[in-house]
Amino acid sequence: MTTRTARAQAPAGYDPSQFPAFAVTVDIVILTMVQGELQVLLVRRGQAPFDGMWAVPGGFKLPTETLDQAAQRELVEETRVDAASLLTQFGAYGDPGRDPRMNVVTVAYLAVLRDVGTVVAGSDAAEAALVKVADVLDGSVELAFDHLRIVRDALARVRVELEVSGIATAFVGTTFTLAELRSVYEAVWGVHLDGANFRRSIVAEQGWVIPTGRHAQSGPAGGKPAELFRAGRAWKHGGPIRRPRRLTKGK
Amino acid sequence: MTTRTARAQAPAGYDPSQFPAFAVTVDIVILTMVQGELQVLLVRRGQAPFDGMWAVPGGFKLPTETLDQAAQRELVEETRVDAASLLTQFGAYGDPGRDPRMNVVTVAYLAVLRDVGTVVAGSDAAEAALVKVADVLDGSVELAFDHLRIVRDALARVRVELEVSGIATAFVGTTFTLAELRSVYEAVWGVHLDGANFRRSIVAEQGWVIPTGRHAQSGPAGGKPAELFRAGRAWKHGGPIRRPRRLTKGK
DNA sequence: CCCGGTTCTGGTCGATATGACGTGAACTTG
DNA sequence: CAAGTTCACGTCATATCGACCAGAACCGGG
Repeated sequence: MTTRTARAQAPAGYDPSQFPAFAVTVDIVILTMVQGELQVLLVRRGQAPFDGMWAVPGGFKLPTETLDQAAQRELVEETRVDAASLLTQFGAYGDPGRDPRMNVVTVAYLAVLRDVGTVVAGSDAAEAALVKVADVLDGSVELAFDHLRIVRDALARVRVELEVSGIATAFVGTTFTLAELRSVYEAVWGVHLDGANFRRSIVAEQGWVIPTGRHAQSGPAGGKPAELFRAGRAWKHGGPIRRPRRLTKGK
Repeated sequence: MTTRTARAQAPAGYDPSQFPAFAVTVDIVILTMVQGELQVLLVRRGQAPFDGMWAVPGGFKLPTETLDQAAQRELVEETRVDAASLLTQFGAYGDPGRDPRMNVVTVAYLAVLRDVGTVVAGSDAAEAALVKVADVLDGSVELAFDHLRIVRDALARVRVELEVSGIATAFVGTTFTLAELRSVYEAVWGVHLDGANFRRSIVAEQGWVIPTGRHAQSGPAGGKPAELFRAGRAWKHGGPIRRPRRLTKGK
């Protein structure tokens, strides 16, 4: 096929009136934790294509807003939750034919929320539900468009995000025990973590968790009451990624 | 301002004929290393806006190609270099007014090349040049649009890429000494690395470098001839990111 | 040809980080 | 109050990391 619909070399010389038109959308992979299970908020489509199928919530970007603002707006519309800092852009998707009706490029965001369940009802979407991420990955729940790939990429992103930032605290409440926080890591990474070592590592990390003086109540099985922490603010960054650690350092 | 030009809630109910039209472009931050200096390939704009200013090369995405393919095509047009695996998408930019003429969302890619200098001449751009990244960051060279931000984000990305992948080998030749490779890390991270420790770490990393039997010639100052390596293939990944290491592991 | 200068490469050593595990404290239920 | 559970803290062996040293292998000049 011949390219150059609009002098595909740009921007050093092109006709602004002559370019392929796209719709730009933002899609938000909203992750939450329900009883140790990682879940994703999906909406059911009410029209073709992919009528009746589940999809990641999203919507058009407006010319008057930034991508971040568009994602923010969609998040609020979907969950009534207003928390700018936890939105992380992680990819753009524009394969031809990904939407059979028109040319769409979508910019995908990751949002991590606690207990989004109560808030789903307030959505203005026709139908919204929390679905186990595992069911999406193994194909039990089929997603519209290329949303399976998007969810997969979101999951990959949150996995590294857990390690390099304190984003895990977004999964839990404003105060939480280290056992709760640990269960987030265990669910997302699919591993078992030693409680004592986990405590050592997390507390050593600067700005991730801050001890409140208070203690939680014991669970139904008893046990020593756990210390309550609140989130540090070491996980609000704007751009792509950071963390230039060293491979091996000299003098 | 009122939103909802096209029922901004989508995709659970919208009119496909009624949405804001955008141009979608791909911009490529092409980094290379010239005598220990990190440089970026820029093109000079030949028209308004930002006439005469430097910009990151890029161009329109076509409806018939993927974003990766568009980036690939632009890279070839700009440098005649064909190497798919070293293109990494790292961000999307769509602030209103970033292009005063129309609504443009750009998807930014990072490309790392060796010795792009000889190849710049073959570009079909009006004027292309390698510019020190430092000069861009400190404002000595002003960039058009929001390209300064894009270059900054690209640099942040390549910094972490160096650590988690063997991408550093893309900066050097097909065979290289560890001193050459080390100078890449030192330039990008802005630090001094101990040669002996660097060797230990790099060689321990699986699939990053592979020893050829051969040895390089000594430099003008003499010295023991360095062993020659070639790149392993541990740095071709598609999606966003990977690497779920653990914070602290249990049994 | 020897010698000082240079670079590469292998090794040592102490500090720190990590994984495994033990023990007492504090709370539950019966 | 006894038994069971969870949390908090400490210990210990091992692995990794940063600093550094010394020998090997090359250069140039005397």
